[in-house]
Amino acid sequence: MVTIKDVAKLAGVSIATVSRSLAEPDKVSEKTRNKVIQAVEESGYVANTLAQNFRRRRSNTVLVLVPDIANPFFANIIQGIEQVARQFKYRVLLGDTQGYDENERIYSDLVSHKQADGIICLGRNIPFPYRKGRQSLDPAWPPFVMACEYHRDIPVPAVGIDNVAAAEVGVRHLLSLGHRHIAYIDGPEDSILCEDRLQGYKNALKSSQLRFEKVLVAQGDFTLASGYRAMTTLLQRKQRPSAVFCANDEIAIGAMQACRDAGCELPRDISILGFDDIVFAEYTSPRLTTIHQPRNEIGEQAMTLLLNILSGASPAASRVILPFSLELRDSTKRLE
Amino acid sequence: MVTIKDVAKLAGVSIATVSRSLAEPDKVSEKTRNKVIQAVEESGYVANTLAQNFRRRRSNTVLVLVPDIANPFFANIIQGIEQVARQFKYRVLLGDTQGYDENERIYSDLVSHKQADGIICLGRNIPFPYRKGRQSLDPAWPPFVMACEYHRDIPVPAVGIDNVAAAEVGVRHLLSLGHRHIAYIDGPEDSILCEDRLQGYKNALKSSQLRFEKVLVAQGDFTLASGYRAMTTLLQRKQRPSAVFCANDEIAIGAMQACRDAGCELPRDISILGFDDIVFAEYTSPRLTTIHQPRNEIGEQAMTLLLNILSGASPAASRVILPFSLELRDSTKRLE
DNA sequence: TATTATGATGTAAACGATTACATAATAATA
DNA sequence: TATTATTATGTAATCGTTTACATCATAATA
Repeated sequence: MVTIKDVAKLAGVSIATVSRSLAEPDKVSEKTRNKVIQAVEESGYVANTLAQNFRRRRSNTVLVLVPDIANPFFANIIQGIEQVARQFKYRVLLGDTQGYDENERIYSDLVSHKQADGIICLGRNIPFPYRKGRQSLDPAWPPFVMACEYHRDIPVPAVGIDNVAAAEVGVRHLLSLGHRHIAYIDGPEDSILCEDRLQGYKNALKSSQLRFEKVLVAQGDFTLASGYRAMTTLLQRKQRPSAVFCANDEIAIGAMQACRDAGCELPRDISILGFDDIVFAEYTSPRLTTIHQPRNEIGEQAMTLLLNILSGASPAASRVILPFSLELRDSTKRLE
Repeated sequence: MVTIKDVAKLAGVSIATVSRSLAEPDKVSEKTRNKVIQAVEESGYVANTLAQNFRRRRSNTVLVLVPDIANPFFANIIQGIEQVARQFKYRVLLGDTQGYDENERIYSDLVSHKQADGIICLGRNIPFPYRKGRQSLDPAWPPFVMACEYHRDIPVPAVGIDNVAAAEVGVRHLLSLGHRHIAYIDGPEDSILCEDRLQGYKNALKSSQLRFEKVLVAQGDFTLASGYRAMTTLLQRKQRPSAVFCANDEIAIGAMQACRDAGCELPRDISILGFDDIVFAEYTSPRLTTIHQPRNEIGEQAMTLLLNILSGASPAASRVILPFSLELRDSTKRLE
């Protein structure tokens, strides 16, 4: 293997000069710089990143913890992260936690082992141990930011949309179509993001002087199957809801299937509203009305935020709130 | 930071002994081993992986090149890879190439830079430069395996199903339902996997003494939108096909939407057959009949294969062929 | 008991870069 | 021109491990 030593010999300079020519070109005279570059090309030298990382004591790698890569929603966020990472010569290490905290722990250990410089967490909990009730960032924690979710008590840097407002806009849309009996299929229990969406749902109901009824809330977990199950349950009630707000598009798509299986015609009998606007939302029948989130941008901003933190710029917590929009399609219909 | 030196001092042994106690416990007496372990715990020592990687000259990391993580098909394969990787203490570096060869190049450079020990390639081309017509593996290439796709000329280690046979089974199913006018919506042009599926389609036709008609083949690119477009084109022909075999499920789902938009009723007017069996296939209306691929296992096997190669076990090329199955659902129907 | 094999430990040299510091060469100033 | 500031380069230490080799203690053998 050709090392910096070989290049130095070939160029007739010291290894220090080679290092400088490559890393800080302006600290070296043009003449030597050219000699070095020439030698690099001639020898086919590529710096050994393992040695560099070791010496510089950082890996130029960020760890992305994903609850489930199979979820297309996350995929787009990862793409955004990747894009920015590539631009800044960072690598993306993937950690699919499959929902297990245990795996989160394993992965976040990578940071203490110096395999990663920081973490972007797409899931809903902080991947480090901390006492319940903690209200501040632990300075011992490695740099990390949350994308989508955030933390109720601890001011973790986070990127996302205003889920309360988004849900409210969505449900108000259903109300504006004349629906009064609106159900909500929730996502996983401990997700703040879902709590917020539930809150938005409640707010909207309140704005129309409607009472919040607990029986109209069914539990899901962001999967297609859970949407199907939850909807099936809702359909068994004596009085069926005329509209259903779903915590994400997959739940919505599962719910639509349940409706069809129960003999409902969509959207005539039931209006369905999703959340996220994944690509598949445009290809359901009827096409799914949903809340659009700027997924790619969420990823980009999260990575940017982490980069800032890594460069020591903004030590303080900060939250980036991005805009959402209601994507009107065919799955919601005026109540006749 | 606590280093191996501190542990050595604390345990009253040399750093070599500490290193050995940790890496090759049986080369050290039980007494010392215990002293060391004790010291490790007491001091909270964790080995600096950056230093280890540097010294051992490998990163324990594999690079996974994905054409598009947003495709749920790939997501499951990645999960399989991850699983095995985690088990063997390997890290997974993600490279979303977004279909650009340029990006593939950038990423595969990571290997020469020692950032990754090997590559798993989910896309359709080899991410290293090579002369066209080459028939053998270049010994200079870093360890890599292909998952899903493979290479026509070069015997690259690969994992996948028998796409010719799978397509043939699928199309024969359509034939058995009485369809004679069967279209095929293809995937990206340079995909071998798609060539194989096309071949299977042709084989099936032949087995029923049907002529292959070029006009019945439409071009797609694995995306929902491409399926929609291709189907729209097919529907404009004077004689519409009564069944369509799609190169993947996303194309199929796009095609279904196009049919509906054109006023067809599914599956009455047109039978649709997909490929891959992504989760969404069960939630379309009608539910999509498709070829099931063991995605997770493909990922697992690919990682296992790479691990073998990395350990120097099987230097030769090998292909792992996994079983597929026809998943009968509701989108294909007997021709009336 | 003297000698030899075996096993456990220590010493010190790598690995390939970065970088603080010293020094030499050049430019700017008096 | 002599002196000082500035810039360019080189020397050598350093990062935290692993590991070849030397050494020492102990067990096995003659």
